Amino acid sequence: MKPRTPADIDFLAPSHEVAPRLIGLVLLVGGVGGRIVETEAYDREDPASHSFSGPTPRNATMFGPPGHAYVYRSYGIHWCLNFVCREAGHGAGVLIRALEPLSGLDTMRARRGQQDPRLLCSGPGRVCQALAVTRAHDGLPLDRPPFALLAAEDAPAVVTGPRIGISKAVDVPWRFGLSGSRFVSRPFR
DNA sequence: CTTAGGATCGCCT
DNA sequence: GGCGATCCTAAGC
Repeated sequence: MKPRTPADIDFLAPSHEVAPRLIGLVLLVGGVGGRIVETEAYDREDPASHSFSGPTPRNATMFGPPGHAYVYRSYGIHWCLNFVCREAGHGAGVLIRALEPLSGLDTMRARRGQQDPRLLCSGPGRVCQALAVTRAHDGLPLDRPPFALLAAEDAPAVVTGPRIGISKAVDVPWRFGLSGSRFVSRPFR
């Protein structure tokens, strides 16, 4: 049972290696957040990735330095949070899809207008609403406030499956989850 | 439990 | 002009 710490996360690694390593870590934004229980990897050579067709104004942060937040607007309504991976210029990232709420429950309930803890952070749009992540966080480093990554207590069991909500590369198994967690956005098969 | 539709923004073809 | 790395609500089985 070796503790997993933020220092164990090498953001220069490929996103499909970083994504499972993030499972179990605690993510806080302004002191509000919880345990990461679901992630998805996206990479430059990946038709489902925003970076597939090269840099644009929207995805510029994805081509910036690793270990920073890439935040984009989804469907004109929601915000989605990614961690940038690989070397600057590569264009890879990990989407944070769900948390197990641990800190700032009342704040998250108020922001979400939702009491059920299982519906506070179970989905990328919900995570950003509960943690108040917006375009203002795009490009910020993850090792300084308002962001914080805390160590996991043990080595979590990670399950994998196909990614959600995409129309290309639908069979690539780059979705990762904490085994048995009730806080994932959708069950793993 | 499954499906369908609407909301609404920024970028791309 | 089209289309999402989504979410919520409502209706149908």
